[in-house]
Amino acid sequence: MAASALDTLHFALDRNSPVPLYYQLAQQLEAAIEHGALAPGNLLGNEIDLSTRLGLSRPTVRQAIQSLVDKGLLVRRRGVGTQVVHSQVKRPLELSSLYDDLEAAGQGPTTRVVRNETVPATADVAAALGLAEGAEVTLLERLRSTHGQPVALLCNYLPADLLELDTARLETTGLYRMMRTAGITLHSARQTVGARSATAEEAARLDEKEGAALLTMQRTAYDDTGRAVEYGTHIYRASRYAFDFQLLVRG
Amino acid sequence: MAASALDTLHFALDRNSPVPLYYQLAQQLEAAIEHGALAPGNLLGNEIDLSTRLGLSRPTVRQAIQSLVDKGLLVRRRGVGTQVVHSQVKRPLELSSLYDDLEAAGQGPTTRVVRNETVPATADVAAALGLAEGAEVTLLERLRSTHGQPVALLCNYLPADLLELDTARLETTGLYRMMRTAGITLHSARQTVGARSATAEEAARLDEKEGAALLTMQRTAYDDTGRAVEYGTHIYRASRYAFDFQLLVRG
DNA sequence: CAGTGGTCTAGACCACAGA
DNA sequence: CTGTGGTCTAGACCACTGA
Repeated sequence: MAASALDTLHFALDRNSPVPLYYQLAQQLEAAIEHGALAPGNLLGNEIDLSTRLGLSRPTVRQAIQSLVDKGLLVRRRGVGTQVVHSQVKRPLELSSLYDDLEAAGQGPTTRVVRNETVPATADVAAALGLAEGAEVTLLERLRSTHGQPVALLCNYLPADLLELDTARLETTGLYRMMRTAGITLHSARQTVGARSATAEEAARLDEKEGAALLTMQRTAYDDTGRAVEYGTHIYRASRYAFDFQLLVRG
Repeated sequence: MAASALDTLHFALDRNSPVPLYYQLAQQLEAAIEHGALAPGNLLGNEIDLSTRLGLSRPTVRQAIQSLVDKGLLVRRRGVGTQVVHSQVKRPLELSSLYDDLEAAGQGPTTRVVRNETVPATADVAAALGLAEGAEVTLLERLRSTHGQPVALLCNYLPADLLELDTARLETTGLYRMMRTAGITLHSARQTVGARSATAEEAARLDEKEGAALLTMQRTAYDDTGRAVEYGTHIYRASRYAFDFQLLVRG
């Protein structure tokens, strides 16, 4: 048996907790990696030993390890072992570009709701949301700023019966957070990211010069039943914003 | 027992195949969803019945189903069952923006290698690749076009000892495909996507006007050991290109 | 060759959803 | 209440890696 950096580590598993055992183990392994108890390149030691030492079955231990492999923290090699990824990437970004919350991380953003009303769906909006043309949709237009400077103009459409959108709450929290609170589970989103030059009107609203480069994003988001729950057209000042994200290659 | 759309379907499992059983099942389920034998909203029937009917154990069937849940094709609900996602999104895009191959899908792209040489790493390149400043890196500069029109200017840096980059082959295939052929397994990448206005020189090389909006992308890619294997700075003509991708929300 | 992860089995009990 | 997926066990054999 090879030596393992795990030998000296202690894991506290609570069988009475409602939290699944594999999840408890995964969290504690992740924490150990995070604060350096498990350094990049360290071998974890084989799964059989680990399971007997923890008093768990091998499939349970495997499930914990697999979840960290999926997150990109560990690598398994048949005939070799499982090691901590040797990486500069400290903590993988979540799919943050999906969330309005992204800017909340650090900047203290403010949101001004410009429009919040019910309108009939135009053809493109109806197509994106899978509704009939003319069906009622909520039109939401917001201007988001940080440090008193506008950053983005967000235009969103939602099925009118989906959710009640309180303007005051929208100015203090993100749209996605409100949807989650209302019991809507986001599942996937399709995005197109491009760029173009600002029109005179856009430039005025974003405090840019006409012709300045803008980053554009169109997105349709789906809940876990596959129903389209949101369609948005966003424009960002390229001078103040960029999308930053991490991709994991599918096994 | 509830009726299931699966009852009439036939699955051919070959136990002598080197392909894992769960994978064979997953592929055939995916095919059935794809060509409509399993329509959105259809219930799959419970896992126990399915496993006895197929002559597999329940964990094996679960593994097959789970892989499709991870892909976003199926949804599981405790107490309800597993159903095909009710979605407009036909086939989720792969993380295509990671691959040079993306443009190969449809457009018949051409690549001209502008530079392909070994240079000492500047500070920013060294930092991105985790090398010492001044270490040897391969500098690769390519101009990619479709239909005779330039689309993107791709500038990449790789550790010099990683791979031999044959200029002729680079003009007929993607960089990532060459890396994969050389036994390098891509694992993750960190990207930043932004926009800015074209400088006079960039405009000339991309056949745009000075000040035109450009889409920019910086990327560092890592292999499965976490070693940085590529750093790139790409610029795209926004009038001819946009990133299109699908996000799955982490469970 | 020995050691590793990859796959698979045949059960078990639980938590939650819906009638 | 019944039926579902969620979790867990204690084994087994195989394929691949590296010495």
